[in-house]
Amino acid sequence: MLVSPSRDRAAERRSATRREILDASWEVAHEKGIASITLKDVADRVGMRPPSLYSHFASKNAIYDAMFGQAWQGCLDALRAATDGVPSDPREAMAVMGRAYFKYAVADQARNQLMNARISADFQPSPEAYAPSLAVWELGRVHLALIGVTAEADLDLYSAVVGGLVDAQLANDPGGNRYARQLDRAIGMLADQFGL
Amino acid sequence: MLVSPSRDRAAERRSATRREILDASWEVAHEKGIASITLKDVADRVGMRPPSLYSHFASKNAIYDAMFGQAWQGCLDALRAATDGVPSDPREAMAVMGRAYFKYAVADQARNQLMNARISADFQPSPEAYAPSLAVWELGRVHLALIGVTAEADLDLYSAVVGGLVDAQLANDPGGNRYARQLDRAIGMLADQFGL
DNA sequence: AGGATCCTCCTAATCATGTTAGTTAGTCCT
DNA sequence: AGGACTAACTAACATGATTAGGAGGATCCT
Repeated sequence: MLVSPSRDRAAERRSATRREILDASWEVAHEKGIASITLKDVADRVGMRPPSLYSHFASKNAIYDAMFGQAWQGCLDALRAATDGVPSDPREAMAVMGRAYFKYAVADQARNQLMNARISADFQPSPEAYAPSLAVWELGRVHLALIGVTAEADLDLYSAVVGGLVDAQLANDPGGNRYARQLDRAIGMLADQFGL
Repeated sequence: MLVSPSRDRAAERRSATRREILDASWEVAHEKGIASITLKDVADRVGMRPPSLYSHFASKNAIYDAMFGQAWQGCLDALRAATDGVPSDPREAMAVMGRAYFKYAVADQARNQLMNARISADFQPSPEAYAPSLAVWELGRVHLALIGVTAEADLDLYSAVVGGLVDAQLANDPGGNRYARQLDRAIGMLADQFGL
């Protein structure tokens, strides 16, 4: 059975409220930091009581997950754009990006796993493309070479990359341009420095 | 007026309890992660009630601060030892180290500032030692060169370095040997890779 | 010795925050 | 009209950090 027009409208209103909640959450995040968001903050901004948020998200962490989704997608695009045709050094990306991710991921193991799964879906290892001592990650046209091959190092890459993405988002730069600029500059410097 | 012997004994007992509390905190941190420590966990292990911890620390964050102090000192030493005479790439160190710091630093701005102040006391920038495009940090015999000169980048360096230090501590490796090994391996690879 | 003082721990209570239970008013479909 | 669904509400609860206030013992001073 197909979906009726009024059901469509209801779904629209529903997702509009979701969007409103997420917007409010980002506002709070910009003001107090992601880790300091409270449901009261968000609810006040949306004009609701805290428990009402549970009509749209299963938990506070579900809001975090949705925020992560937005940051991840927006910044994936920026990453692709910024590294188009330019060799990039992932370690620099890590340095730029390390901070904010953990403010989000700190809460529990399950959340980390969820994010890692999501990241794995976009980053595929292809070790044969480089020397054996390098783990290589591809993202569309982006090739990320990571020195070190242990699982720990892989996790670090994950963490750092995602961190930067969220960070750029937090910097009031929805398109991820701040990250793109940083990465761009870093790439240029690395190219000069190491003849990449 | 000088301190009496019995006052000495009292002070000893007091700082012994402090140590006990910190040891218990590290135990809990190893088991559940730093972010998941609760005062009840710690108090149970020490054989106290949670409020009693306030006789020795002003707040939960004060415990975190003390833990950070231990990790920082212990791992500074390891960093010095591991990089004795070997050129090191700070970006690799960042990659190795980025994770756990944020689990500690997540809580509030004030805590970050406190830590940054502490780190600044040990890391001194000396930009003239390298090309203008490099920010250079010295720590004893260790020279850390960081691509990128913005304040943001500096903060990233701070964050990453400290992260690794705490991380090594968390890995049940009080001497920081795990970090030392990682750094050592990373340095070797970098040397091979870039002829450093 | 004996009272004053201090220190450490206690119990009880408070506050903040996330979450669940149960209810109600409005909307949509037939 | 009437039943089903939805999104909001209030009330209550669980957990965890913190504060208030007091008891008991060690230490200090005369």
